[in-house]
Amino acid sequence: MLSVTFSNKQQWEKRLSTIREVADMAGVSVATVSRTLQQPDRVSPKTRVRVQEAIDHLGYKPNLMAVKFRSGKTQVLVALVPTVANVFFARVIKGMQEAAASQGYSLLLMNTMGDDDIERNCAKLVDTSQADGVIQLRAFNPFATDQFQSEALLPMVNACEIVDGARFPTVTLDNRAAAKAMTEHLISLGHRRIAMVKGPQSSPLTRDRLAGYEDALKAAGLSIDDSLLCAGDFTLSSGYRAATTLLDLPERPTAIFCENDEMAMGAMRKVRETGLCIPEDISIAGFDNIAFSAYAEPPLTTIAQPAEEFGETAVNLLIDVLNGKTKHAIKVILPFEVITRQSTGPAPDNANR
Amino acid sequence: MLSVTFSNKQQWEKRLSTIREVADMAGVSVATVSRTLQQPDRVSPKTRVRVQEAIDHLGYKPNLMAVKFRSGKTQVLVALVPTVANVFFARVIKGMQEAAASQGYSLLLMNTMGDDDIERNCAKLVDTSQADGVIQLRAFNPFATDQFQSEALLPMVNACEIVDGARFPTVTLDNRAAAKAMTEHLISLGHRRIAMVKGPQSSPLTRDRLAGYEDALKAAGLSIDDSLLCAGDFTLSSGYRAATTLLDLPERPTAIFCENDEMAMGAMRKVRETGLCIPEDISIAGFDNIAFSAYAEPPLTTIAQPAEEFGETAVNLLIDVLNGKTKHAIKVILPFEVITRQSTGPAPDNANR
DNA sequence: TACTCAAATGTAATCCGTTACATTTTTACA
DNA sequence: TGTAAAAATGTAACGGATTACATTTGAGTA
Repeated sequence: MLSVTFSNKQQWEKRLSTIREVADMAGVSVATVSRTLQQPDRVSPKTRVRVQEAIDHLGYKPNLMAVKFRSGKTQVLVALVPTVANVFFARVIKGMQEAAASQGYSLLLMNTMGDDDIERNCAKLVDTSQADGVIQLRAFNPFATDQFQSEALLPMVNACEIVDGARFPTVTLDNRAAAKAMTEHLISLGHRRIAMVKGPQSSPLTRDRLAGYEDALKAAGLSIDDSLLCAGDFTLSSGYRAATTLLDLPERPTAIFCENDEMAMGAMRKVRETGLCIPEDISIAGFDNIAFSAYAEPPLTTIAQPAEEFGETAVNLLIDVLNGKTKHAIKVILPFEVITRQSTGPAPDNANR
Repeated sequence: MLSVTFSNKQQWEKRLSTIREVADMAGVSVATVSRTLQQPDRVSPKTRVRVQEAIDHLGYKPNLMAVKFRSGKTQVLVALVPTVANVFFARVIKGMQEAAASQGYSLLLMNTMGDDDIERNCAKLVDTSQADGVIQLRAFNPFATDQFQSEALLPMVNACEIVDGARFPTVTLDNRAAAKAMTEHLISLGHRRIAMVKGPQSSPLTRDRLAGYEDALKAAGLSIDDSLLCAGDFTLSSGYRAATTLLDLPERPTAIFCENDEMAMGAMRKVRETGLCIPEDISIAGFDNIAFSAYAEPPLTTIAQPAEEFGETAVNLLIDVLNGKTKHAIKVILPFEVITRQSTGPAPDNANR
């Protein structure tokens, strides 16, 4: 690590002028200055000009910290994101950020790594008047107490992975139906041995997607083989590992449905390394439709989720809650779409018994 | 968009108790309460207990907005990120977030889309006492005025893509040397027609990487062929488009060096669609070493950048500046590494003239 | 010119902790 | 027991903007 230094005299001594200095310079009271800024029509034109000149001259900028302190509104929303460095969440963040900005709110982004304590701590920002509300992207209520498990004690909305029976607004999609649709797609291609690479044990997402997978198998009269269920954690490497296990099975699956695209791409890597072809020998499907999926080899069949819309909707709901517009625990369900690409194809002949 | 509602009585009437209420209940002065919280040893044990009981009973939480307002320190850092939904930046954000949190700062994340005006507006957060400093991930000084172009008028550091001749701390890597190293790698494999897919025209990153590419070609006595230089914008699709152009050339390149991994993956997709093999027919190299690169088909040769460290270093530098520790415009240069994988290989025989 | 009413402006309280300084209580030792 | 010093606690100013309420200015009218 090299380092070069320049000489520099950074003496920004934070000499911000106050409303009082403006008032003095303009020869008016602070109230008049404030009014000039807030309700110009309540100030006579001559005075207005004089005040404006003083403001320009001093380069006065109102101390918004003081404003927020006095008003009790921070115009800040906290986003609890399990992993910022995750492609899907990055899109959700984008949606949140834009929606917040367009309504004059700032987004305080927290990379919580899915840790309960960290999230509880972040939620305290609201307790301590540093933020107006919380957006939680994980199925955990950071405000939960012994008495109130599914109820938010402070303004909060929950998006993407939601808490069961939540008593606060939520935004999600029907993961069960989506997983069922994808599994049906695979079944329709003749697959009978369909593996699933799951997400973290504790995640409701995993439970719902698994349920959808089972729904489809049952509906098709297929049995559920536990050896085809593999644990993962939504990372590329866990997909790779899961595929390693699955390909080693005495009777290997002809299709692998991964609960997200990263794991699917990890699995694809392993499959190709083994010398098998996708989809001729084995089909692979993912979930999320991240940008890379369309460029994978072969392009990945997956479920598209409106990620940005998740963020946008969550922010709008939260602001509604803050403004007292949303009084109920609304549950918004966004649509999904099965995106069929080349990573899924007809089951190999010898697999049709 | 379905929506279901639950009945709910969310009446969090924001009735936060104040230090004065605690003082009254404990029968002490506000100063004593404050001391109980700040310097417990300056309060007698009995009083301390009494105050603590009052605090617990009332559920008192200090209004940190008031604290920040009075102290003039917000403990908030603003991060100006061109695209949050970018794999590389997501890693940088992770680094910033963790470093900030560990020092008691919050990160206000701004998705600026590389827009000068948006960035200038965000920088105003510091002007208006809503944040203590700014971290800029793009080569643009949001505080620039006619007189001060390369000098920050308020606390700021610049990371990743840095402003030329900046008079504020910067964190970067030697993009020119890195691009030269990668180009040399390709030359050493026998490649003579090496294309480059550039980033946005205006980006210093592009200029430096291009310079490194030219350095290597010149050093090897190779001429620079403008038809092998292709514009891109760091997205998957622009890589795809660039490859389309390059493969259509009468004498097509035997290697394509992309200025980031996303474009490289876009290019790879196009190459494979054309029926060519990587690296037998054409080698592909990227820049950034995002997680997906190792799982690409074939795994991508690229330049590893310590993304998280960029964020971490930037935050630490900024906090130093805020504490008056760093008085100079330090320039930190982080190391890079050429990661050789299977997307680059010997140039095809018929290409060696 | 006197008087009314509206418009313009000013005064001062308020938001909630922190902390310098003042005052009271306790401790310790002669 | 007296007194100095230390410990504990209290008082009140402060930070910057907003705003209810009070006061002044000015216009309009009889």
